[in-house]
Amino acid sequence: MKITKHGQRIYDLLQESQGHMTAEEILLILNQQNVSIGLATVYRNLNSLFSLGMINRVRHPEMGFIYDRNKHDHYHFYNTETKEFHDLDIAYQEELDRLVEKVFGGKVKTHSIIFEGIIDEDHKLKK
Amino acid sequence: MKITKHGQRIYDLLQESQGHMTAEEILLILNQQNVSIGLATVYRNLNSLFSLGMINRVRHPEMGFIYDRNKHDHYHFYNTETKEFHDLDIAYQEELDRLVEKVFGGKVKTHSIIFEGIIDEDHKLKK
DNA sequence: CTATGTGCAAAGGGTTTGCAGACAG
DNA sequence: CTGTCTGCAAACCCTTTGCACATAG
Repeated sequence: MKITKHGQRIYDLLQESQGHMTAEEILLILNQQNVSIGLATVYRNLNSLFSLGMINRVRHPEMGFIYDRNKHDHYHFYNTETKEFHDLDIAYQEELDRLVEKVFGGKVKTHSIIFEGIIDEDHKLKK
Repeated sequence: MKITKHGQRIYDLLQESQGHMTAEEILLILNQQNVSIGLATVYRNLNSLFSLGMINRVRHPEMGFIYDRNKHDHYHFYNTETKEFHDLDIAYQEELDRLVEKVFGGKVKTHSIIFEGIIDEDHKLKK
């Protein structure tokens, strides 16, 4: 599996973006950039990139997939008011994996945490 | 919103079940018990129970919703080999919520963790 | 009788797939 | 020329909704 021209463009988009994008959002941006591309191709490329481990994919608690530049393991905050995702700058809690292995057995590859709540007005203003 | 006869039955099913069920699985079991019910009704009742906070709902990383008896906050282990969900008997890590609030601001209502990995043969045998 | 719950089938949202044409090597 | 990538539309899966009928109080 190789990265195509469109794949590279989508990858770059995700790297530059601050946040997390759905396939639709990526399509929209590409269209704004006068790139002629279809939604199916966006999905196909996102899936390739994901299979290659070059990007991340998270499930929105209510909708479909959210794609995410792959800056390793990090956690997400889901604002239940605005339904927006945010990255959290919190260290990966490696010890949780070890704990689960001890208690439950098996080999833990990774874990994902999604925090849910709302953001302070204060915090919003600071952004 | 009140619980209907079917709702009660579905709730009971989830309480008795060891694992986690999809709407389809619940439908299947009910049909085996000669309960005449449609998938739409299963969903409607699951949604009511969920709104009432009587059961939990988790997104399968790859599929739709998984419904879960609501024994409060607990974490899940997703076996990537068998694609099965398991409950984890690990204490809710309250301090993570506080940490996020401190670092990120806002009010954290809850968080969910899904561990991914595989289970030891040893552990499987023990079951 | 009135309000709510139900089954069925149709619609809906998000994602994938089949196919013929476009493109790259 | 051969194989891969693409766009489009159709198909797909899971979930929700509309509607007429059934049921409960």
